[in-house]
Amino acid sequence: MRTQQLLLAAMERALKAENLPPLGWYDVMLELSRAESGRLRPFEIEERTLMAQHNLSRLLDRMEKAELVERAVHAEDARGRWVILTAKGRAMQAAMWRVYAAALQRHVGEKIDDEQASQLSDLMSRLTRGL
Amino acid sequence: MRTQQLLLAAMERALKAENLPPLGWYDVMLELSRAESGRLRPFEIEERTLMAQHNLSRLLDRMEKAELVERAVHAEDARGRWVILTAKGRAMQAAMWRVYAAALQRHVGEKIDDEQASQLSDLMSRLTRGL
DNA sequence: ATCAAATAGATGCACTTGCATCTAATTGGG
DNA sequence: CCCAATTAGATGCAAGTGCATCTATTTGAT
Repeated sequence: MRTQQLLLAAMERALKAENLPPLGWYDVMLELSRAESGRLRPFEIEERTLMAQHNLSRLLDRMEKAELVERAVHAEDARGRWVILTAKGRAMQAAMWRVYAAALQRHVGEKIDDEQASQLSDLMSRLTRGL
Repeated sequence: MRTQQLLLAAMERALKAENLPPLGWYDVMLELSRAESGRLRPFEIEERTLMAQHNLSRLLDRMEKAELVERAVHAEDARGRWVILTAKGRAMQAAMWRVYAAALQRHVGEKIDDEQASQLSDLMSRLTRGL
């Protein structure tokens, strides 16, 4: 818990120092850019990021205001919406990744080697089993 | 990050299901009970729990209102305060521990063995180095 | 075909957190 | 000894989160 808290804080600090938005924004943009069509429905982002529905809804409000994503109506399911990454969003994602990747390298990559990383990954998946 | 998020959420859920306060309250009470004199100054709790100063200040407000801690003036340093665990606080700490320990057992103890736990602990301290 | 139940997403309200700043007290350099 | 710098802690305000609820739409059992 402590290690995670410290590492996460270090990442957020790195981003903030460059006047970039918090990691949560990156997570959303990453998922959108990973999607074949470059767009996802809110509930799909929800599943992938573990964000709560109402929090995502509001994060999307902010991201939309910042013009990083757009919301569009969904033809097949009129309850739903598409969330679409804009060009500005892609640029922001890239800008964040530069900083984020460097911080990951410094705080993780340089501290454990590949074998330790896979040990860690194994332990984490054990702990996650059933959650 | 994900594993931590899921585990923490599981712990908080367990507490909430028993109408107990969040883990942060437990952390404060644990540190207080660990202190020889049964009391600490806010900044000491701050160091031990990694909580931000203003957040702790407000958490103490809430805990004081719930009569789990008391604040008293500090004789040697008039800027400071003592935070003292009340009897009610000790009882609450014990009540939370029952639930917390059970959740830890279920979500951690049953999922990894002692060797894996010490591997994990080793990895975490590597990652924390310098933070 | 119909209507209750389920699903997608938004929103009002209370609570928590972050940030900056404030007051009061202490410390340390000259 | 004095005053600037530092430290302890509190607090006003803005932003984010949790919770419950709401609307709109879709689904599925009859």
